Amino acid sequence: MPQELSHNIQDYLKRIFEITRTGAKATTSQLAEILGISAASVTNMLQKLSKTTPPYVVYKKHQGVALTEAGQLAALKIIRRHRLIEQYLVNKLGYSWDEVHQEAEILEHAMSPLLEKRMDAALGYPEFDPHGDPIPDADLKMPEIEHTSLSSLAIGKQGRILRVPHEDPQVLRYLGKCGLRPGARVKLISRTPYDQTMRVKILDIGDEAEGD
Amino acid sequence: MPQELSHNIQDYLKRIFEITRTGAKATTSQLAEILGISAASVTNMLQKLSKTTPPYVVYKKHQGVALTEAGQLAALKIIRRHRLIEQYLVNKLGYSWDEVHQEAEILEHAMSPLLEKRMDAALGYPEFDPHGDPIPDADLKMPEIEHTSLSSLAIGKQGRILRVPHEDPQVLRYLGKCGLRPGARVKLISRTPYDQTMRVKILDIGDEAEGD
DNA sequence: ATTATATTTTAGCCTTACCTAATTTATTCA
DNA sequence: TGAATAAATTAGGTAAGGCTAAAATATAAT
Repeated sequence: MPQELSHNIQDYLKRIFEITRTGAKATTSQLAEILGISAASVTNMLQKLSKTTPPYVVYKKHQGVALTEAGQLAALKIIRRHRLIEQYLVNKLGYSWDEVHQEAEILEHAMSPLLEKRMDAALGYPEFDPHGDPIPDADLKMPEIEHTSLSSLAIGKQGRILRVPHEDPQVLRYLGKCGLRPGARVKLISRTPYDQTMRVKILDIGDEAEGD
Repeated sequence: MPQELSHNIQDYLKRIFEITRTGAKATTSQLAEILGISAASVTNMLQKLSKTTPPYVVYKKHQGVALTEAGQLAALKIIRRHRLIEQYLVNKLGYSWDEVHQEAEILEHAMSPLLEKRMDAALGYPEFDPHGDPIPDADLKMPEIEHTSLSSLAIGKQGRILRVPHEDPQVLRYLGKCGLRPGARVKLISRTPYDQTMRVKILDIGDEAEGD
């Protein structure tokens, strides 16, 4: 089925891609949770996606799901569009970084190849979106960049924020207000062992923080 | 049903609006033709749209269909988005006027109120789209402008092109190449009586012609 | 090892919006 | 006016992609 994938299927593939980024398989209930639908519906779709030619996922009952090569390409295509749109909205239409996810979630499915090209060019072929997430290039290659997670940084050490991979507007508004955006230099002050709460000092706010 | 209207319904309403602009009712077969679906499907939808609360259309068997107040507002809302998008694509992303209709046809359904506001502002609150079609303002009022149709112009008289209400890319490319765009001054040379063919002289090409 | 709990899957059903085929209603023409 | 044609409607069906409830399978806890 090398036809055009439905919006729904694109969303499934994108979410599976995100969940499996760490290597683990995606479970039915994770997908149901994220997509906001019932587990039964997810099972149905996974069965369907594993029986197409070529299949988009590898799926065995009760064992979670992973993307095939074809599934990954389809996911990267939609992720590229999503992130380009986010970058465009912030750079060209004055959106703040907490407003763009929901918007992109819808626009990504309405984006033609031509529009993708034009936006990409208008932005100067960006490598990262407003949250620091890498934007796959036109050939769907992800820009690589060395990094550590804040949670694995040693106490007292410094670092520069590269990526703030959140979708929730509330969280993003809060972090943005604190100055915790890509580009900021921070120093890890302390970490509590029983939960993951960290205390961080903003040393340098990076480029600039625009309104909310 | 003051819920969000489906994409499909928005398309129906938009098309009915366009067809009934002259005052005549829209027929089942006109809609089927324009929407590219069967007449039976149109009948189904018209029945449905006439039975909502509030109804969106006035429909009586075998007598065509017209929009109610609610239907007109819904149609204007989507037409505003369509035309804003067309204007945006031409002005901000380097599209030519023959490329924008199809693109807008899809994007209009993915446009949030916020995006609408931002694009409108970015364009400086335009009153007309690249084809000279009026863009309803934020309160859905259509800009009015005095005009005559070329077909009712007397032979030898001059006029300035205000509007070229075509969708077909081929037609638009041809007309654009001839210089027949909004802003151009023309003189009507001759008209054949048996068909509507006219011969026109371009006196002044107006602002400027970009793209191909 | 058994029971309890949580997760998945199956089965059967709903809605939207389309289809074709058959029927009904209008319109036109001799 | 009655037959021929055109247009519209009804009837019945399909495909997506959801749903709930019930059944099956895994996982965890005593």
